[in-house]
Formats: sequence, C-alpha cells, structure tokens
Amino acid sequence: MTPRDLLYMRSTFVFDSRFWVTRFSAEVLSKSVSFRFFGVKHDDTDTEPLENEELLNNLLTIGVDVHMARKRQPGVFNKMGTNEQGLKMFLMSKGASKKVIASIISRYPRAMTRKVESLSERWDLWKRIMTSDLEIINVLERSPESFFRSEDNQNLEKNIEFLYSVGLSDQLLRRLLNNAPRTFSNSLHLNKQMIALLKKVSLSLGHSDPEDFIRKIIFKNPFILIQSTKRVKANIEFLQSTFNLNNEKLLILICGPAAEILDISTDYAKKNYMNIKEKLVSLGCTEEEVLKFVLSYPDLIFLGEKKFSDKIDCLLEENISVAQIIESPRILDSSISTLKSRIKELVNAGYDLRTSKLNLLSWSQKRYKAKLKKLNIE
DNA sequence: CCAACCGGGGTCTGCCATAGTA
DNA sequence: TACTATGGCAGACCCCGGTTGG
Repeated sequence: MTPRDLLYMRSTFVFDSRFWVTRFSAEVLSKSVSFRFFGVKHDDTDTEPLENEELLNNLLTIGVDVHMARKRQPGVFNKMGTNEQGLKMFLMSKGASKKVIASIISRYPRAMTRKVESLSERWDLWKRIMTSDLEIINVLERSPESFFRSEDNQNLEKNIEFLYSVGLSDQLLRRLLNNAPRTFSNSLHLNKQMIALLKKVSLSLGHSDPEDFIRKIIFKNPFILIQSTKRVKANIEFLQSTFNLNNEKLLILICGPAAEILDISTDYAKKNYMNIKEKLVSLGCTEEEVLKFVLSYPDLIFLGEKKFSDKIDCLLEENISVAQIIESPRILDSSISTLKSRIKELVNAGYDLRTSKLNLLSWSQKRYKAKLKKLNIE
C-alpha cells in the first residue's frame, strides 16, 4: 500500500513548507507588497485594494505563506469580507497552535471564507465521532481540505446518519474520520453510490448478508469510500478476470486479503501484476504458478516494477531459486535493505539459503534476532 | 520448543477538472 | 464570468506477534 510512502511524502512536504516559510519569509513579504502596489494601481476607484491589504497583513501576521496560498486558490484573494481572524480565533479556541493555523490557511485558503457559526457547527458534528478537539486538530493539520472544502453541514450530518445506518460502529466511524476524512465531505449521494455498488457486487456474487460484507470490507479498507466507484468496480473486475475464481472465493478475497487492492489505480494494479508475471515467467515459472503465487499473497500487487524486480534479483544473487521464492511470498514483504542485511548475516552464520527455509527473512525483528543468535552459537 | 499460518497496525493527500451558481 | 463545490486522480509496503500444529 501507499501509506508509508504517503507518510514520507507528507512529512517532507510539511518540512518543506516550514522551510519555505522561515527561509523565504522575506521573499513572501516582498511579493505581497508588490501585489499591494499592483492592486492600488489597478483598482483605485473602490475599496478593494484596501480590503486586500488588510487581508494580506492579517495573513502575514498569522504566518501564512501567502505566495503558496494564492497559487493554490487565487479566487479567495479577490473576495471581500474574508474571515481569517474569525477562523484564527476559532481554531485557537480549539487548541490549535499558530503554526498549525498558518499551515492550514497556506494549504487551503478557502478555509477563511467560512463563517464561524458554520465552523462551530461542523466541529460539533465531528466531535460526535471524535473523542477530543486535539484529535480533530490532528486531522485538520494533515488534511485541511477535508474539513473546509464544504460548508454543507446538513450533508455531513446525513452522512454520519447514513454510515451508522449501514451498521458501522462508533469505533469504525472514528477510524474513517481519522484515516479517510474526505469520506465525510463526500456528498451523501456519492457515499450511497459506493455502498450501493458494494451491495450489488455482494448480491451478484451470491452473498447471503450484503450488510455484513460491506462492514467487513470497510473494516479491512477504510479508504474505500474515498475511491471512485469506477476504480473499485474496475479493480474487482480485474481480480475476477485475473484469478478466475468462483463467487465464494472472490467474495472472500475482496473483503479479506485483497480488500486494499481495490484502492490502487487500476492501471498500476494491472501493470504491477503484468510485471510480476513477466518476471517470473522469464525465470521459468508457469502462468499457473504465478497465479497461485500472487493469489497466496495479493498485497504483492502493491509492489512497483522496480521494487519487485530488485527484491527478486537480490534473492537470485544468493543463488536462491525461483521455486524457493514463490514458496514463501511473504519474504517479499521485507524491505530490500532488510533482505540484504539478513541474507548477509545468515550467510555469515553458515545458514545455507539454497537448501533452507526462507521465511525467516520476513520474521519480526525480535524473532529473527533470536534465531540468528542461536545460529551463531551453534 | 520451533516455525508456519495468518491477521493486524500504520495509514490518504494535494492537485486538477468541471458543472453549477451568484 | 469569476468563483465555489465537488468528483476523481496518482501514488506504488513494511513490520509485528498471537495462535496453532508438529
């Protein structure tokens, strides 16, 4: 899955933006000043330039990266009567730091067009699901857009009711709001569509309890409601056509081991699968073996071309056979660096990788270390 | 006691396109 | 016609440990 990479991307992004704010604040200031002059020069008939000047000063005081913000949503800067002060006070009252507020506005400027009253209402709706203000702030810091993109609180309320009506627990709703907050700013219609699709799939595959199927799949994959029905449908079809399973087995697959595969962009799923197939066939596997291999651990489909190939290659370099590899698909779970360091340690300890089991390459640290210690004593 | 089996935990944003709206 | 609300997209693992069966 992507989360780890996303985490990486996100953290570098946050770091970059902070870097930007501190390192280039002088530049930001100069840009906003020139904009102000530009504004005055252009519209000296009404009060708009003055409004903008006030807005810009407010934003600079808060510490907003105006350059970034304007690039993202220029329209907001032409609006009069923005509510940046109200927003700031509101978020502060909920315990957000100035830095977080600045980051929120920098990344989603439209937030400052929201009225305090509606913000407060929205916050209370989120609070029905979350346990503390801090928990909400953490989500806003990660994803300001999911909270601020819509002001339709009625829709939000209906979404909450709808999700409960599907039979999701308090805990699951909380997980959804934490992990896939966009679910709640989807239109009710959109969420209903996805649920309807899942229901249809389960019925057409002969599931006796569609609601149970839906709960299972959302539990396994809390991100499903922020995917397009097009993507999910295409991925289910991909799984169906690729693995050629009977209904029962396909159902188990998509609300179990392959639930997360439904999120991946279909082209990549196909591409990654094709890559696995080509690579293994070129190494002498039959297509049937490839199918069995991937089916035994569908998460393999998340592996991009390079990663998959690199992992296989680093195993082959140790004269490990393809037959051994496809016998232990889980070892491809381990990072390349883990694989490499463990192989080295095991070889040093006299462990013959060509004739012994490979599973220990993907054991937890604790178990692996214990094993290695024993090998070294022997 | 050992390893296999298997499920779980972390975890999805920031951007673009485009109808709709004032 | 500028702006808003909303849908949709790309992106592309790694690790841990309880339970079970030998």
